[in-house]
Amino acid sequence: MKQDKLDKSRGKSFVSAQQVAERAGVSRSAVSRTFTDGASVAPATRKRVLQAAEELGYTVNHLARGLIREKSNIVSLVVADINTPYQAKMTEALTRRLQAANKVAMIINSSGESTDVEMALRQTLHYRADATIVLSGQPKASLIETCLNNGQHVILINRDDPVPGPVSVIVTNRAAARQAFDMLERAGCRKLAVIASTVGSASLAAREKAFVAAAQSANIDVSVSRLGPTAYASGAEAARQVLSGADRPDGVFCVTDLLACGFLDAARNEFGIKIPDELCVVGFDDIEQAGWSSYELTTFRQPIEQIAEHVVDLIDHHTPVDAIQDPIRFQAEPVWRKSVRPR
Amino acid sequence: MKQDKLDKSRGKSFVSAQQVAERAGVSRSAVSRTFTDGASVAPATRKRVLQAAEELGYTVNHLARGLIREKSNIVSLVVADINTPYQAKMTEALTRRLQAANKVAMIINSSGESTDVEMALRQTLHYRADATIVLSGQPKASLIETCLNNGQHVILINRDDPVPGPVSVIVTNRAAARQAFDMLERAGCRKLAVIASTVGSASLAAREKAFVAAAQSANIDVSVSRLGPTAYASGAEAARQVLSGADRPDGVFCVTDLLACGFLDAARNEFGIKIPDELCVVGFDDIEQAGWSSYELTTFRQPIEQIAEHVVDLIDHHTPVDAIQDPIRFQAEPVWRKSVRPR
DNA sequence: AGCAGAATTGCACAGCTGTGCAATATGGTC
DNA sequence: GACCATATTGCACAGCTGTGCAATTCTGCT
Repeated sequence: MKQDKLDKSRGKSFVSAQQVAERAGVSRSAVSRTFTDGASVAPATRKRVLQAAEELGYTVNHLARGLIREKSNIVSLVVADINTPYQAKMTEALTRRLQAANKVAMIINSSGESTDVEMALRQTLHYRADATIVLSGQPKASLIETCLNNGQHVILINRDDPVPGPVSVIVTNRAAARQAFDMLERAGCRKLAVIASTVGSASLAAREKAFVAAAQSANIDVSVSRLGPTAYASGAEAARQVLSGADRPDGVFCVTDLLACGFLDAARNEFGIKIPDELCVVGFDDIEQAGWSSYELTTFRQPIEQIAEHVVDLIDHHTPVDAIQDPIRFQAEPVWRKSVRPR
Repeated sequence: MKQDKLDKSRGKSFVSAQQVAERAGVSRSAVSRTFTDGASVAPATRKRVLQAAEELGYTVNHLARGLIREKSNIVSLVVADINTPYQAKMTEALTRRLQAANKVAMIINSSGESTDVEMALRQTLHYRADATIVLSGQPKASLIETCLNNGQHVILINRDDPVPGPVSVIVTNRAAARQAFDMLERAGCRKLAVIASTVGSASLAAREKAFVAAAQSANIDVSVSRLGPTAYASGAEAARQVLSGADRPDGVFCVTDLLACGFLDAARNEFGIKIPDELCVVGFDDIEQAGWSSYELTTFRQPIEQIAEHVVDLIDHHTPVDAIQDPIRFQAEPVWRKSVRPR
């Protein structure tokens, strides 16, 4: 019996609806309808079809289905640096929820050469993805336009650069940066620094600007460091530059937890500085490591699950693209740990 | 001009080869051939087609192409816990390389309910993926069999359970675990512990077993702790249990860097233990955090890039499934940092 | 010019499905 | 049993592409 089954199907190509129909003694339409929600099939026929399908190992060919329905159920995810804690978390949430909504995520790694990325993003179009979610990276505006022109849903996450055209944008609130300043100011810090990055996406730049603006309007001294990408090493390097000078800051805002971890480590292990007694540090994102007991970083949590839920909702209901004008905003809430002195 | 272009295409459905053919004044076949490698088209025709395609924003429909060629160029990636540093790194490497090989990765999150996973894995079949790469999780053997029966390439990474049938398996060498024992033994440790996890995949179990075996055959005392999943918190919890007893171990092997980080933090911050003076710790994976200056963890590096390269190669050349019998093995090399005393 | 050989082109079919439409079967009611 | 409404089924077409085959055009040579 099993041997029989193997001989027939092992290594062979896929089974088509035609074959199932023949085995079940019905028309191919009946098979198609059995696997189509809301189609009209007699219970008896349905049962026979399912039985035959089971025996043959039939699976609806979504390539063909997508072709005729003009809806592939594929959603492509453009993401750079998946191995970064924040991006990984977001990717996990999105894929999980897409999957629950009966969609499937196609992942486009935008870390490599820009021409590679361009080619990869084109895959989005090739496979007629229903939507494209851009997590990061700087894909050419022209490509995004192409996606839009082909009637694709494009959703940008955490890129609040003012893109013209009907693009749904979702940004994390920059009020958080002002709140970060408040934290440090109330903790008694009087000389501040903000650690940003050179490849900064617009949303990182926004955090930086908002923090600086808040400090200046309160007449508190603030310096800005931008070296390297948004990574642990950059944070450590920044600490070396900022802390080796004569007048050290006593409060630091890192636009990313990853930078903050690097900064903290260098500050403590290379300069012997006590946190938070001599220096307060605030991060952003609330990645897992921020909660590790070597860091206990006070930071801001992005509501990743909410964002993911909303995005998938957006795709599912496929609200007409032109309707959405304003970016949808989510609040980042503070997470108090031990890298900032309590009042 | 631009306005014109927008009016024609914005929000409309995709352009077909037929339309391009009409605009270029050639047959549809010519269009198809223009976008097919190695097909015969006159340079002049080709140029006209490309021009027309550009103007209309034409893109080959890979759903249709996959349908007729019986090769979708889709590779599905089954992965649990993408937000885990090791998995994220592997995912990054694989997607990058697949992309470079002109394939596209479809990601299947196997964290959720097992029925969800089953449904998701079925997507692999729906979309006629050329291959399925299983990074982790315990997908039912029956599903893997289904993939195989439909002529799919299945590649298991780091699951050295002896799966019957023609499955290409890639495992990281368990000799590393013995080497870990050697490190600790030479550092003078005489009472060992190994920290594993309850959900242990077969490859984690292998590390644990090999370490214990090595210790026992050297007549050195060794205890085993398994609590919770392979995560930071489990490592910390294990430290609390192991270190609160009367006779503490002086050498610990954590089957995962994540466990090791948790263990280290708890040992130092909750028990005030000096590393490596009073206690030596060895990890596995060489995740990024292992190199952070708060940890400086001595560990074993999995050759992720090599593995990814090999896997993609395997898929690209599509060696006949039945040919491969033995799992391909890669060496994990030790990375010396500061959590183990030098000899 | 004439001719052979090569290069190019168009036709038509195949690959697998969803669905409108007409035909048929089913069920209920008088 | 006749009739009507409804549920089910099969036919045939559409959706977009790749490719074998035959027909056509082009190239080079005598």
